[in-house]
Amino acid sequence: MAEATSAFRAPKGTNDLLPPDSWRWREVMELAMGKVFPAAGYAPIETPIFEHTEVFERGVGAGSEVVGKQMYTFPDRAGRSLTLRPEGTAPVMRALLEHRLERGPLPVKLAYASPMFRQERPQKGRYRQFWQLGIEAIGSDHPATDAEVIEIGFRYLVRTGVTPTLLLNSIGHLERSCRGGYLETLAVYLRDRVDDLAPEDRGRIDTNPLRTFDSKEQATRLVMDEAPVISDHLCDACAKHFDEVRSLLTDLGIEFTLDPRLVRGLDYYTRTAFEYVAGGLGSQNAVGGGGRYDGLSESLGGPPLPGIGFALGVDRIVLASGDREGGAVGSPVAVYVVALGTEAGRAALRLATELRRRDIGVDLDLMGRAMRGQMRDAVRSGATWAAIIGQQELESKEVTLKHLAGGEQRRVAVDRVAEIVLEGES
RNA sequence: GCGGCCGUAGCUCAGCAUGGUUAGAGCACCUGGUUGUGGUCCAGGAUGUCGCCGGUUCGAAUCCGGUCGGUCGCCCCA
Repeated sequence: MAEATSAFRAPKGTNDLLPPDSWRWREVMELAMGKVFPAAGYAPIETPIFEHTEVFERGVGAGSEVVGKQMYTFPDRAGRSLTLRPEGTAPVMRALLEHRLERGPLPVKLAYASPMFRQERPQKGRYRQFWQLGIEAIGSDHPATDAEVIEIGFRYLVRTGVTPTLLLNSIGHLERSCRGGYLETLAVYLRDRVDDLAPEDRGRIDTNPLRTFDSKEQATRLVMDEAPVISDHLCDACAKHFDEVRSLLTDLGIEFTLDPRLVRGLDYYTRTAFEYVAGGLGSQNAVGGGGRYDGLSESLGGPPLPGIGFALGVDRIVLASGDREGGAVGSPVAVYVVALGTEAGRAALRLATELRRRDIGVDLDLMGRAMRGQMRDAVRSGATWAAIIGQQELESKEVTLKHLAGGEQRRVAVDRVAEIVLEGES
C-alpha cells in the first residue's frame, strides 16, 4: 500500500490526520477551545503529555482497568517511572495543586484539548492515541456547578452536529452510609441469586458488582431487573444533591435519562455521573462522559477540594456528527494568482506576498503549470478571485481580476487588488 | 488481552474456487486539443516489489504456514 517507498508505518492504533479531514477536526477543536468553553469562563490549560506514574495510580486508582492494563509506562534515564497520560483529569488536578490555584478564586475553571494514550485493541472510535476535549470545575460542590458543566458539554455536542442523549446517575460517595453500604447490599442480593446469574458474571460479585448491571447475558439481566439500585441507597446529602442537579437541568431544558446502571470506569468518581451517547460509533456509543470527583484532590495529597468535569472524544465526535464535505470547505484562500511566463511568475509571488501581509488568503501555482492548469487549480483552491498576470498586465502594472463564480473579469491596478478583495468580503 | 472477517494503483474495486505470456477497470492526477482563461467533451500519459516473510511448484496476486496491519464483536471506555 502506501509503504511502497517507506518501511515505516504509524504505530498500531495511531492515526495520521490528513486533509481534508483535518479541516473538520480543527473546526471541532476550535469551536470548543475558542468559543463554547471560554464563553462560560473556562480557561485553557496544557499539562505535560507524561506524568509520574503515581499521579495515575493514586488519582485514577490502581484497581481500575485503565491504570492496571492500559497505560504506556516507561522508566526515564534516572529510573523514575513515567506514564503517557491515559486521561486528563488527574494531571489537571496535579497541576492545580502544584501551583496552588485553589488559593485563588473558586471554582477554578479549566479546559483542555489534548492527546491521551491507552494501549487497547484498536477499533472504530477507539485508538491508542486519541484526543479529548474536557473541562474541569474545581472547588465547588454546589449542584449548579454540575448543571453548568453538563449543559456546556451537551450544548457543545449539539453545535458540532452530534445528537447526544444524556444519561445521568448518582453513584454517591464512598461511606457506608451511602455507596459503601449499597455495595454490600448489592453483593448480598447477588450472592443470594448466584445460581440464576450467567456463569461468566458470577466472579464479578466480589470484584466489581456494579458491572453486573452492564451484562449482556439474558440470565443476568433478569436478575438485575430486580436488583437494588443505588438511587434508593444514597445518603441524605448525596440524594439531596442529586435532586437539585436534576431540577436545575430541567430548568435549563436539558433532557436526560436516569440510568441507575451507569457506572464510571475511573475510581475517582463520586456523586453525579453522566455520559453522552450517540449513534454512528459502532460498539463505542459514548462520545463523552464525566462526573464529580470530590475525593481526587485528597488522593493526590491535596486538601479537600470537590470538582466535576467531562471528557469528550474528538475522534468520536467527528464520527458521530456524520460526514461533512471536505475539500475547500475549510480553505481560507480568497485569491489565486495566475501567472503567464517567468517574469509574470515573479510578479505573482510578489503580489501574493503583499496580499498575505494584509491577511488575505492567497495561493498560486508552484508547479510551473500552463494557464489552463492554473485556472483549474484556482477553482480547486476554493478561491473567490483569480488574479491573472500576463505580459500586458506586467507592462501596465495591472491585474486581470476574475470572479470565479460569476465569470466576469476586469483590469485593475495592482495596488487596488487588496482593497477590492477586502470590500467583497465585508 | 480473546474470537470472526479482510489486505491487488492515491481512492473504490475486478482478477484468485479450475496456479501459466508485459496484472486490469472506474474515479482522481498530469499533458495536449484551446500561441492568455476553470468545473463539460476529446486524445494521450505516469503510477503497483498484488501488505511482508517463508513453503509447495517448472511456474504463485492465485495454494499452504507465519507475521504485520485493518475491521467487527467480547472486554474497556472518550
